[in-house]
Amino acid sequence: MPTTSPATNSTSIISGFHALSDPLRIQVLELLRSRELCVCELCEALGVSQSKLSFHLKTLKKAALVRPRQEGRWIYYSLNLPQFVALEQYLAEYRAAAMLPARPCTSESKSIQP
Amino acid sequence: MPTTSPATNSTSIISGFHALSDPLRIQVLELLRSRELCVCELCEALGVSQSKLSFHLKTLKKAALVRPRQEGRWIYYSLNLPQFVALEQYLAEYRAAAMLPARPCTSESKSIQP
DNA sequence: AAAATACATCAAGTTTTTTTGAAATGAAAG
DNA sequence: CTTTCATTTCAAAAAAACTTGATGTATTTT
Repeated sequence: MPTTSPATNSTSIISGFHALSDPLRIQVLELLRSRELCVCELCEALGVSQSKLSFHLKTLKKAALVRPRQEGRWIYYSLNLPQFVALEQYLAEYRAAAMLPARPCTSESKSIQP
Repeated sequence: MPTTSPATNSTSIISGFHALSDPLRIQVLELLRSRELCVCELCEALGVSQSKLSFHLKTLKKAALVRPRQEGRWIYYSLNLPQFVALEQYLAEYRAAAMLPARPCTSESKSIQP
């Protein structure tokens, strides 16, 4: 798995947003928001099968939103905050764009007069 | 509502992120970043069929990321910035998360097999 | 070494999303 | 009123995402 660098291209942005677009994955992230958790703790907290959780953790991992840390036979997952910041900054660009002047209206416009 | 966990309205958050998770929809949003555009302008700029674009505009619309404005027989789409801000703020809540050390996992095989 | 534990992965289904082309809607022009 | 143009909607097919149960891989315990 490639290193967890913040999103710099749109592929990484898109996979980040995709990972955020599922209710179970959001629940996982919100649990990890308070602290690092191992898979069995997440399973128990969410009441889902281990295999199902593993599938979703994999997509969160590929999206670089979480990262695993092995300790003995447990694997602890935690948030990868730089990726959250990257997504946040991507969204912030839209807000910034709104403050730029609008492109002037060209008179070859198709619009009709009242 | 003093302490709300993130995603007070998680349906709207999730549908927002879902709308952002497709390359064509991202391209649409980035085009709209500079100015309002009608469907045929977007079609031409992106080289996709009208019906395909219409499908994706519908999901952006349902996610409240864009809004339509009818003018004669054209429909102009523009960004709905408040929703971008809402998503941005949702992500910002993670940045504030304090990373606490893991507590050893004491679970005794409670994995669920439905 | 064998059994148990924590987790990942696989393959087979199921569901959801997306694409496609055709038909419908609705405003404006002739 | 009929045609044209911009767009949406529909239904069927295709593709992608998700679920499930079983199996595989380390790691620890006995």
